[in-house]
Amino acid sequence: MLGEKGNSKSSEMQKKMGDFVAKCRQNGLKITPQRMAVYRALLESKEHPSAEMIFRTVKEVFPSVSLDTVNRTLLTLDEIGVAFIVEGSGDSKRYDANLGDHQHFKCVKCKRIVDFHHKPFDNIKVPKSIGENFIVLRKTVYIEGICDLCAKKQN
Amino acid sequence: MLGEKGNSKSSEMQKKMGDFVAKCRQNGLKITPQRMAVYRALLESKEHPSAEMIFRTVKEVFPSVSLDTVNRTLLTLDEIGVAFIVEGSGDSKRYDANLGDHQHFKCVKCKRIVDFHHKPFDNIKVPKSIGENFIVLRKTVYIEGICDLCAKKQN
DNA sequence: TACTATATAGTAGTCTATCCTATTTGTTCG
DNA sequence: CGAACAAATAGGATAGACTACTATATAGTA
Ligand SMILES: [Mn+2]
Ligand SMILES: [Mn+2]
Ligand SMILES: [Zn+2]
Ligand SMILES: [Zn+2]
Repeated sequence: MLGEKGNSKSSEMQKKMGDFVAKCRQNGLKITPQRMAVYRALLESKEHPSAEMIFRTVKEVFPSVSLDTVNRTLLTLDEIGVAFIVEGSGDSKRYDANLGDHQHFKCVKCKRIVDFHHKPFDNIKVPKSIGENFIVLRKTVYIEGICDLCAKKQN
Repeated sequence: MLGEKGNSKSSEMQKKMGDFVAKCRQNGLKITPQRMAVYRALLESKEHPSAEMIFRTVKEVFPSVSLDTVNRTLLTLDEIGVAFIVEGSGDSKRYDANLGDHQHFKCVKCKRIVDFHHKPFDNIKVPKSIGENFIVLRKTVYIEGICDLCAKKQN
């Protein structure tokens, strides 16, 4: 049972890594170990990590990796559409490689980003005034406030 | 005609400044000329300015004002609820003192923030999983992409 | 007017992200 | 395979956006 779960998870990961390789080739990008490691670290994290967080993770396997490479790679992931920068209120960039339908709640105190999925928020219809004049790349419902952990602290 | 428009606009501004003074008193905040100038500058701008933009504007009237004061004041405006930080994808903070129902489109190239108002996007119903566990302070529909001006440049 | 807590100016420091350049490496093609 | 070349990286410098610190100034008040 546990073994099977582990295998299915690992094969799912392998599929995603394979798709990523294909996507890189489509975009004329080289398959470098650093690029792979950054994407894998992002995929495996559930906390919408910053570049610095990814940097620390990748460094464990790749001690000589530079922060610049991590930053550049994360921007590339966004550009080719395999990840995106999570919306927020002016804090440092946070990334997400989960392209499935979902939305985010962000805590203004601890900056934690919590996934949730509310079907009515998928497929937002952009009004004509925007859709006809601008190229829409991303649309979502954004909710921010104070998370349970931070609310407790305040009392 | 022009005179009347000017007067009505100026009296509307005066009302908002009066409300702001009241709000400061409610929150035990002193009425300082710097604080007034920052709030006025934000009210008069339609471009969702950054702290730096506000700083430059306030400096014209108040040459000795410091950037730190502007930053602190803008955060205070957010805290007491007379303004807020516009949502975005990891760029520098941008502020808005327009509390009326509206939403934003942000250009990922030039960082321009465009107001729009689509009634179905007002009064978003927060799902229970969020509303029951977290304190919601702000909720909105966020749209980003490439604006008309930047789209032209690319061709 | 005098007192006190708050706010400010000026500056130093921190954190994030980007730029620069010499070197390395993935990919292509013979 | 084994060059050849363009793309990518490491490491350090630089820039930009806040944030912290501290001595001084000032708004609110009694
Ligand atoms: Mn997510
Ligand atoms: Mn606005
Ligand atoms: Zn929190
Ligand atoms: Zn633009």
